[in-house]
Amino acid sequence: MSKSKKSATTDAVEILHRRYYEGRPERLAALEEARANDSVARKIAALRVKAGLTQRQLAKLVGTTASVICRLENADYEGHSLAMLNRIAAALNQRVEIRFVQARERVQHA
Amino acid sequence: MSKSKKSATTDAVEILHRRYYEGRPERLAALEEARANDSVARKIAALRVKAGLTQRQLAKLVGTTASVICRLENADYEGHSLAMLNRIAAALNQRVEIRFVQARERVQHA
DNA sequence: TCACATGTTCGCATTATTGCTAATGCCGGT
DNA sequence: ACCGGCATTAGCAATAATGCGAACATGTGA
Repeated sequence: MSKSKKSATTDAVEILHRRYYEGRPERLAALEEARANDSVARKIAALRVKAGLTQRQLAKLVGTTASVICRLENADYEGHSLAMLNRIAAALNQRVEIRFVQARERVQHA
Repeated sequence: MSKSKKSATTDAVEILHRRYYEGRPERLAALEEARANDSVARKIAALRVKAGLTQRQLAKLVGTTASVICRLENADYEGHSLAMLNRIAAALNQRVEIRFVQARERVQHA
């Protein structure tokens, strides 16, 4: 597996890859994803409770069943889709806003 | 204890349903969803361009192919998942932030 | 014109989420 | 204890997104 010379474009990709991934492997991404999932689950639950609804009631508004809502409110759930989030938001007279914000620089100093 | 009625819970659901859906049918939700999809597609493309990457390069960083990135950057794509957004964000040293905001003017609390 | 890079679309296998029902646990009211 | 409502979990069928390769369209430069 000798690493033959590659094109410049590919090289740039490698550099980026090293910069963002190899430093702290995918743990950073995985951690961030877990946090995001937990956050979304919590937001859904909070929104529902604030509206004074049970899971069954929200499910009916959204057009699904309580078990589905329960799944979505579980912090370990990794299958959040924008479509479902929009359905829930619409049922509660909200809208989903998505933003990409810069992850903290590697100021992981103590 | 209030007098036993038929089904107060179901009634509340109906009221909410009427309040949020029947007034302006699901067009509002559909429109909002279309807008959200377009927004996400644009954000991904903008983020990628800002990073100076081609679709192929981003695909490699994310761990997929260019055709997938192309799909995600298409405004008509409806299949956005939080998992994929997080992967893209992580590859570009960003993180995804999701917020539920009220769709319209505050509903005068009844 | 040719070659190359980029973006786009198509088709299909794989994988995952959704949708649904039923069963279970848990708590509060009667 | 019983019952009712609520939340959670398990299982499975149906639907949808992903993954992947290949081909096509466009533009740019040699």
